[in-house]
Amino acid sequence: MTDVAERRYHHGNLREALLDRAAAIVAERGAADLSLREIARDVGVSHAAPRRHFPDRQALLDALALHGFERLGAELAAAARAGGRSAFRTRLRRCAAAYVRFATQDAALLELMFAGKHREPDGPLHDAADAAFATVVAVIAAGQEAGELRPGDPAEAAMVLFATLQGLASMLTGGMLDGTTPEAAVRTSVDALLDGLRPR
Amino acid sequence: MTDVAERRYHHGNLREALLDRAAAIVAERGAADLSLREIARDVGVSHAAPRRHFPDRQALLDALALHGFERLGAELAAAARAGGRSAFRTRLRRCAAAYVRFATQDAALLELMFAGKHREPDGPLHDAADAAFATVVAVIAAGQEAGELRPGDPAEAAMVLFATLQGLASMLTGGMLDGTTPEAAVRTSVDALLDGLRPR
DNA sequence: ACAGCATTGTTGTCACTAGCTACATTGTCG
DNA sequence: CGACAATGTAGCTAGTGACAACAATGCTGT
Repeated sequence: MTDVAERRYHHGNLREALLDRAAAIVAERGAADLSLREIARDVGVSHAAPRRHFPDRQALLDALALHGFERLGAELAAAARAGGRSAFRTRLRRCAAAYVRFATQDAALLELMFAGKHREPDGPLHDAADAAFATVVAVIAAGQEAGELRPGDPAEAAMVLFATLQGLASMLTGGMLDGTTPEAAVRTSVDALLDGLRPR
Repeated sequence: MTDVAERRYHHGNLREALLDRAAAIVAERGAADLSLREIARDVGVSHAAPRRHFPDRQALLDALALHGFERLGAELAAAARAGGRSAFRTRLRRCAAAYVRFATQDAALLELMFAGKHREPDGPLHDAADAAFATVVAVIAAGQEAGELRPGDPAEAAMVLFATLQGLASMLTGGMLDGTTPEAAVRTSVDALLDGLRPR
């Protein structure tokens, strides 16, 4: 079945094939030893072929990051949708769990997504990031309107929430929380954020 | 003055010189393009000389990470000491600010410290990390005894705190919080964590 | 139908890196 | 003072990213 595709001079879908293979390698071995030549070999193409689609290594990494934001946005949106009629705390936990799941399962990809972002404040990566997080910000805004959260800028509360989840994911992938399950850690963190560490 | 040292066959302090130069390079350009040969050139030694002190690139990175934990621990301890007689909230803010300062000023080093950690659960890096965080855990325990925090495992509260600070630092270095100063972000986060996002 | 052209591959090369082995120099200790 | 361990050097291999020149392919306008 693939014989035909592999034989002809034009691959037909090289860009996608390169991205797929690159994503797999990043997922298993991290972005550091991602080699353009290795990907080209795996896909069955000459070492310089990727150049037509990605002028340099960074361009490929950027494309991976962009795709990552799209996937993350979709998963966060799905989590927000799924808990649409639940209590606010439940919805928020669901979103938080979705984020931490993504961040731990695809830790190297997430690192890539964050690493590339700080270069251009107005690039497509920034827009993609904003879009990805938008649904969760909306959940927070809804919580404020329902009186479940203190009123204020939803972006500020979202900042604290994402910071916590991002750090939690860091610690999980770093092996610093081997004693607990990710689910328990997420629950503890979200509850601590909502209720506060002080006695009420 | 350095003429003598540079001329003789034995460098005299090559290991330290290599670490210093490596730390500087990591700080300015990140750990990714740290080249043993470049460091050797900069220090004025042949390209294979570092091998006597660091068998491979990773060994040098590990040494850098270890040194980083020692510095971080010292700064956290200093922050905890400085606010010794202040109100609990003030002491905690001070520690938080110290951590975020370290994490943002030496972002690449911190990444290195966390990245290397998940390989050996009982290695020297783990011990160094525990030691670095110990003083802040002690501050939290003191807060619990003083009734400023809900009673419980101080390590659990510390987990949420460090997760938040770690994530905050990520977002700051990622350029996602350009609108606010680091100090303001730290204050907002610590207060949110103590008081909770819910109305009281 | 087909000539011309942009696209998308290929091969070849350069400069660089990490890691290795063999060898040279130095300081130290018996 | 001679042997030896520590520490440095030179040279090699294999792999990489970037680039340039060239070849195959398929599309497009006449």
